[in-house]
Amino acid sequence: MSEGEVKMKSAARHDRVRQQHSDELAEDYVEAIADLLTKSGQARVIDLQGIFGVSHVSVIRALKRIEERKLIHKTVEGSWRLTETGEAMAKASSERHELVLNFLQALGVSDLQAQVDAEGMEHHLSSETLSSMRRYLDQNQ
Amino acid sequence: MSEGEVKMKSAARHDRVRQQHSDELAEDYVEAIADLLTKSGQARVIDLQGIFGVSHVSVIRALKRIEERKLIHKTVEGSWRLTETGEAMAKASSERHELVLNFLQALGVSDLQAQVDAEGMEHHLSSETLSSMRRYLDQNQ
DNA sequence: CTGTCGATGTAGCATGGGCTACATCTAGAT
DNA sequence: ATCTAGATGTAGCCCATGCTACATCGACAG
Ligand SMILES: [Mn+2]
Ligand SMILES: [Mn+2]
Ligand SMILES: [Mn+2]
Ligand SMILES: [Mn+2]
Repeated sequence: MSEGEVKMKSAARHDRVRQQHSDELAEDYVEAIADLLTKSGQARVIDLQGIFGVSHVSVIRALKRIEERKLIHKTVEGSWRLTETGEAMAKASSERHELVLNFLQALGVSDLQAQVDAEGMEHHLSSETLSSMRRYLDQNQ
Repeated sequence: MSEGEVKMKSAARHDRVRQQHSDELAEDYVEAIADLLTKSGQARVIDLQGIFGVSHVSVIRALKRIEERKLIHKTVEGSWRLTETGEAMAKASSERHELVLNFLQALGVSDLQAQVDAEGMEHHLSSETLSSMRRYLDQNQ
């Protein structure tokens, strides 16, 4: 492997991380919205403000960007809903989140710390790594 | 645990992820600089441009921000060096990177994919999770 | 009814981190 | 000696994501 090839791979790696970061907010938002809808039937700005710990302004603008990506839309009553695409992303995100959380716990990480670490990690895992985590969980009950 | 406490923890979790993201660039840069210095004795803008796959302008500005954090400084010959703090961060980052990479490989992830996933994950792991990974590696040789 | 307050929205600002285009400077080739 | 190309730096733009301050609007208490 030449010097040039090594550099290429390194650049591609960092490129992928930047892409993951630009997807991260949408993934967390649709997951949170799905969760709110299940638990309380509505997902309002103020609920999301509480979940993410940012100002209501930041929430509103994030929602607008995510709406432009056709993942969510606002009902006349003022609650937010998921489109079909959004629903699919929410389901995938939340299953992935759950898997990562369970994996960390199975590895021996405390519940609280596993929850914290999963929140950041989850956006950087390939399907191959997720499969390996699933396999580990299966092999350890 | 009350509704409010759950919200608080969720907000704190996301807060931590945002903090990790704001540290991420510095961690990767000092690691890359240390690596370049070891391998070739110099760390120039163009080397980092190749590693991260961004324009030289982005590299220059990143370096300036990291310099303001007293992690690096520029020599008269135009190469970049690490301060003591930077050296410490580079050492910690690179050990952590290596650990995460080895852990993923031990878990059964292919070398190439492990390298990609480690690049993003590494910045989101608590010392508790890193310890669990070390333990796993020890128990599996 | 009216006043107040909570939720939402807008205006305007900052910072981080991307980019292209253009300027400069130096070293090496001719 | 001069010309050129590579490395570096600057100017100025973009977008995402945070913020405060201010405006609106609707529901409910009095
Ligand atoms: Mn997350
Ligand atoms: Mn990340
Ligand atoms: Mn790294
Ligand atoms: Mn990294």
